[in-house]
Amino acid sequence: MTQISACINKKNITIIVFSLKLSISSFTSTTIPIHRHFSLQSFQETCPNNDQHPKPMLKSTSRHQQEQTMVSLVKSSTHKPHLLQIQAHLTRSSLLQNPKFSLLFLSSLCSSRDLRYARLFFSQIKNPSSSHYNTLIRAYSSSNSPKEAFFLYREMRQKGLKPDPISFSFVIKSCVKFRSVFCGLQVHGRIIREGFLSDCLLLTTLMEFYSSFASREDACKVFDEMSQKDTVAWNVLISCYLRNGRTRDVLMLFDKMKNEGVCEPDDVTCLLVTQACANLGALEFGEKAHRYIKERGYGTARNLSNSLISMYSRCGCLDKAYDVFKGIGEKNVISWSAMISGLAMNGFGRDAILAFEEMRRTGVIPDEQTFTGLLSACSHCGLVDEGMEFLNQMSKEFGIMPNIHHYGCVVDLLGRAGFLEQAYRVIISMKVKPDATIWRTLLGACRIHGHFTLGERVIEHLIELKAQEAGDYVLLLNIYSSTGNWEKVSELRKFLKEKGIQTTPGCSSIELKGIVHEFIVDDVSHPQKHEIYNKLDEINKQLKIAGYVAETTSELHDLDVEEKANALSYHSEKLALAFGVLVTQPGTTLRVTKNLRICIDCHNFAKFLSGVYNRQLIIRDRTRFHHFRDGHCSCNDYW
DNA sequence: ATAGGGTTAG
Repeated sequence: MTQISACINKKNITIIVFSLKLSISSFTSTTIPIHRHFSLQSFQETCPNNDQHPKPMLKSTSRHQQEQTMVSLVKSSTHKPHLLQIQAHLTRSSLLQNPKFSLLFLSSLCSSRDLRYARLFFSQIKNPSSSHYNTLIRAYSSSNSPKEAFFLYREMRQKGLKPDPISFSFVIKSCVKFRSVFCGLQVHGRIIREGFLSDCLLLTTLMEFYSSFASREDACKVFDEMSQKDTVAWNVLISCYLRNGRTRDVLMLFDKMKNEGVCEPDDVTCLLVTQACANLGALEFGEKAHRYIKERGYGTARNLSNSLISMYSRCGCLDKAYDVFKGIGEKNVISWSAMISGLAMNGFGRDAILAFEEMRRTGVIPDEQTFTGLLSACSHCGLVDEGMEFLNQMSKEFGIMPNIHHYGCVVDLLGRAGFLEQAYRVIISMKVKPDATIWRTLLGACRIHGHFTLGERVIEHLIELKAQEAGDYVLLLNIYSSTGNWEKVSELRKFLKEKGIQTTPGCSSIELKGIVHEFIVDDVSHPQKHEIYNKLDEINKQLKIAGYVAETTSELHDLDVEEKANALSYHSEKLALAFGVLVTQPGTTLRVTKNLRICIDCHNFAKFLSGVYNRQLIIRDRTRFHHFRDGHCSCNDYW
């Protein structure tokens, strides 16, 4: 073994000698001595160039043996110069005219990763068979020029050659890769005409095709028409629902799989389900999935554990996330990054930094996403100096160039801390093109600090990107109203009304005993509305005694609400919290999920509520968690 | 002696 590897760096010819020895030795019994000085030359001498005349028995056996040697030689070669030499030899012995041999050689060329040469060789084959086409199609489908696979497919069909189901599946995969629905649809039509609709694997590929183009309905249709569904088909269906935002249905499908018992959920299913729970913040269901994972014996699978860390973190359940993390035998960069991000999004920035240092001590190398977690930890806790230091460190020490997410965290960090112009300069001077999200982050910071001239500039950038959304105008509206710019407020309102721009209503939900209760601004739809509003009045009185002052200049989530003070007292998160206080035992932790950012006033309200009513409150909004306890927030009041 | 398919962690 060492002998062979020692020769790899020498001339190619040496490598051939060794490969030959290797392949011959695997074909001959150990009692037959192997030539000591066997080389390409001596090999060529023993290979007859002319096989027009019938050979005596003995000769043909040796020829057969030589061909066998060539087969194993070609099979074991992926090194291009090496293959070129073999090709020269094969051409001389006219072995390449044999379709089987040319196919074998073509596949070796394909695995040598030089597809251009493989293609050149292919074009020299006189009558390429469908097998030849299939081999090349397969190679192109996983290359960085997947479109070639489709061209080859078309070419072979024009020649009247028929692709088999496996080749169809490669062609579909290529269409996914070069993002052409049109080509994929054509191929699907062909698959129907060829009658390959009972092939479960091929249909699964088709589902994946539709799923990747967000045509959930088409993917479902393919699934429904499958005569035999296996677990992978279910998984593709589930991943399709997950990708297209139908997260609730993922949970339903998981239950369905379990109940039907035909296709038991496997580790991949569990992975998808934990992701769905993370997206929904569905802690109870997540715990159920976790139990199932343990039951099925997947408890030690690291990818599942990593996903569970993220799930528990995103449900605001950091202790459980940490339990899973502790249980991982060998933590990799993904485990660490998941834990760091989990700490970050729950407001434990200092701990996230400590975790990072611990990770470094154990010798795990951080990557891009580790730094995303780390920088978001800094931005959520207002650690400006630390954050800027990490931004420096990542490229200098680890050679990781900051991407848009890293810059996004830095803009958030600087912006929240009030360094608005500096944040603006970061966006302008960064090497990547600013996207709508990063502008929106800055807009959020302008809202916090009531900086309307910069806010207007940011809106211009968003308009330039054709990415301006109703929510952006609402932010600007709030900037105007918080700075008392009432003229601009009515001007903007008029503009929005004229353009018919609809805003997303703020919506908060609270899960109690497995039932999700949803509230919107000034909600009157809940059956217990009277009790809820009474409770809210009572809470307001109590909090006022403790020193809470409603911030009347703040947040208008709904454009149609004209009376600010009124709307403020009935923001959806307040309703959800009041409902929680109303129906749970004192001391119970309340978990509220909000679709937009929590406003300053509600944040303040929650802080007082946690102290006065002695409740732990966990509010998850669009960007992060806010843990309230004893009148404080985990993010150190930092906005 | 002939290539070879589908889902999947932060």
